[in-house]
Amino acid sequence: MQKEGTDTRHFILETSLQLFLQRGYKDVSYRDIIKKTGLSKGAIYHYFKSKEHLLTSVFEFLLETTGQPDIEDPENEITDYESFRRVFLETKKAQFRNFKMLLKTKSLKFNKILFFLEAIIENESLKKNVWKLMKHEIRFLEKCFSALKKNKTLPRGKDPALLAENLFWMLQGTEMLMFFVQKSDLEKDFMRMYNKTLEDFFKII
Amino acid sequence: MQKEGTDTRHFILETSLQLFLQRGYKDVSYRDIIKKTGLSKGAIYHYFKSKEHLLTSVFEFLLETTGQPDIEDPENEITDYESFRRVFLETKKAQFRNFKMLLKTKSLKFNKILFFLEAIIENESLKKNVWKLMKHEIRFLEKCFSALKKNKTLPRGKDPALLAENLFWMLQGTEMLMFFVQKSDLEKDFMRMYNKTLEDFFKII
Amino acid sequence: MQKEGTDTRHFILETSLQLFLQRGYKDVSYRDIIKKTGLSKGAIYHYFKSKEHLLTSVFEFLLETTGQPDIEDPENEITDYESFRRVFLETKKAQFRNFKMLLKTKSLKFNKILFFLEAIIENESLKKNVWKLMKHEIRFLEKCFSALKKNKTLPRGKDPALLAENLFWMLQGTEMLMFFVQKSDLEKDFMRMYNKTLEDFFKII
Amino acid sequence: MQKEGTDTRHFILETSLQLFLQRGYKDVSYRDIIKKTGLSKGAIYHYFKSKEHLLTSVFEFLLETTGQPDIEDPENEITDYESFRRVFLETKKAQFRNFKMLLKTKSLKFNKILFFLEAIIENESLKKNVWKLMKHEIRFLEKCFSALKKNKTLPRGKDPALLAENLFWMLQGTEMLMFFVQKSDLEKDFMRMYNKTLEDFFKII
DNA sequence: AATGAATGAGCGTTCATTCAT
DNA sequence: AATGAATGAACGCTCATTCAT
Repeated sequence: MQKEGTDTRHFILETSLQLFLQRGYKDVSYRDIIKKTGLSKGAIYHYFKSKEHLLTSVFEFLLETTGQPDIEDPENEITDYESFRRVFLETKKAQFRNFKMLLKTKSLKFNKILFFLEAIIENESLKKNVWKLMKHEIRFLEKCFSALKKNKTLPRGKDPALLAENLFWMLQGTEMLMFFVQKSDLEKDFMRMYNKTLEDFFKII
Repeated sequence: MQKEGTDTRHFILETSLQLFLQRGYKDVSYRDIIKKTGLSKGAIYHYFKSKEHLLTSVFEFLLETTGQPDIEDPENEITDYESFRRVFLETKKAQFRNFKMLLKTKSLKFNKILFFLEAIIENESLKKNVWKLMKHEIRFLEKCFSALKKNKTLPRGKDPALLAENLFWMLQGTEMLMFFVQKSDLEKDFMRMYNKTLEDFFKII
Repeated sequence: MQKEGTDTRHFILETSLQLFLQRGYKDVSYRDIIKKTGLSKGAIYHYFKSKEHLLTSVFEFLLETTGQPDIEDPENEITDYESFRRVFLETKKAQFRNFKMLLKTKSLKFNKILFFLEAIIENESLKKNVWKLMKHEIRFLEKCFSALKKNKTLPRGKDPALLAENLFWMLQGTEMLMFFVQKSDLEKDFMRMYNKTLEDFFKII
Repeated sequence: MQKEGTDTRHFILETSLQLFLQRGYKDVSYRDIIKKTGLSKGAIYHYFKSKEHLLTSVFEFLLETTGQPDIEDPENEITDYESFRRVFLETKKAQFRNFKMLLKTKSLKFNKILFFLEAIIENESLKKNVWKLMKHEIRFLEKCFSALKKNKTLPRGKDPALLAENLFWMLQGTEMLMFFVQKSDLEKDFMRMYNKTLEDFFKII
């Protein structure tokens, strides 16, 4: 079982991640992975001793790849709601771009939450990984609100941490909505929705 | 294929719903349903021509059962945040109680979201059903905020609809958090979390 | 999982027994059983929940079928070595005939001991079944020697039980020899060997 | 393909023999051999072109190692049943000791007969090797009985060859019994059983 | 001499589904 | 209305083997 960063191993991880994100864990079979990688069953088992091992490895890979501080410290740029929104949307855009590169696809069609939930059902220990990914986003939002506070744009008495968490779930809801109600997966539609969510959020706080 | 409300048909729906909620759609096989119902394969196929048909029927059943206005008009009772919280928690408690009766189990161990997502992946047309269930909850929250507004407790300029939606996702997030981070499924833990979420929310608006 | 004596269940048991005896447990795959029975994979799994369950069921079947007293009380017929040999060879012949009928084959080509050993390796609890089958044969031999003793043909002081056990292993050795050294599986060759073994045995006691 | 007595080659043979004896041929995979030797797949294929080739080589190695006259001529020491038993048990003890050294294990847990039978099923030509190993033991017993005969301890008219063969199978049966019925693999238990078998045998001849 | 990446046939098993009764 | 026998595609996984290095 190869552990280090062989090209093939990396390639399998990448391909599996794509499939898992698009269709969920349960709906991806070795057959699918084989078809998409062009490798043989044995080759995949050479690197990952079981489907569950592949799953946890994919998660590690996801953490490494997307958990990195793709978030520049936003404090300098954010002074008011307007700049908040601009910075946030830029970050989101960059995230999309990274994801598209990672998934090697132009489409955004994927179902992150399904994948996460199935993964957790399969292997409880992945909870902390998923939670780490989420916390990463919340922390970024918190920094943004802190910047606002520093610039006295935030109404008095509002806690950046609470605001961040709240906004995070609101955004999460937005994504779910996109998934549930609409069919579009275009980046610009997402951006529009994010924008609307931010505006709404600023209205209510 | 029997359509009407035979006892058996209803019994299959109820049992399947329990299993689906607990383990997700993909992880429930006919074998499981047979074991839990004590019926035979043929009996289930007699009422539902395929697993997908069973799934959609279960969703209809879920809509009928839990979509009903278990929500009394809250306007009369809600005058301030305190009463809002009291009413909301009572409603939630009632919901839990209904669910426990429906699932015939004391435990709350179920994974609603996983089931919903899997169902949608399996059958796109279920999106609207899920969305209907969600909207139902959002509308209740909206009514609550409207009551506040009527009683002038709400800060000026806050739109009840926006607040409702925002709070809904915040609560959704709370549930996800319970699932992700903690292990407890006790009703009182949920209540405590809901309570905290409400308090936090009132702080930031 | 059907427990009772369905025809199909019986047919699977019979066919599997044939295959197991001929080639050993490990070398018989579901594919082989399917090919030989003409049934589908699912049909076999309908009756036996795993290959190991099939194995233990085959053993029960073997015990029921061949463990029965195909041994008439030999006391009346046995008075001297000559009659001993005659009775024994007749019994053996009958046994062969039963086996041929059971296996529905004219050939005797099978490898009982390999099957027994593999079975035990696979499932320790089968030890007692194998041992029961062996003891059954030893007890028959003991009865034969007792008859001799009653007729004062046995040299004084020889214990029928010891003689029986000894002769049993000698015969077992003969069978192994047939398997190891010669290629023939003809009934008459076995009979000739058994005959020789008995003669030799009578010479040394 | 290296043929000569490289250390590595020898090491592979030894390790494979250990595994084959303990678990049978079919239940030992390359994976197991690799784990136990610490070598790579390629290394084993370098010396043995297939698993069957490894098997036949292991048999040759077994013949060379254990087929050697670890049996000193017993004629001088054996004069009566008592000395027969003493010499035999000593020889057996030495054999155990050799085996333990060969297998590099204190345990006697192995299943010689299963291995032999599987080997023969796999490769018919190994019959003669197995038979050679057996004949070697029978010949030793024959020498013992001959010594008795020379010393007039043997009842008249008993053929040493017949006695040897008979005793051999009786002992074989004893070993099988140990395997089937009891769980112990301790040397002293084997010794006690061998002793009893000899005593019984002397009673009936 | 030795490694380990890669292959693909085959394994035991589970699954949703059909259908005669 | 209900049973359960039977199907066969697909699943995750193991295996002996090949081969470039």
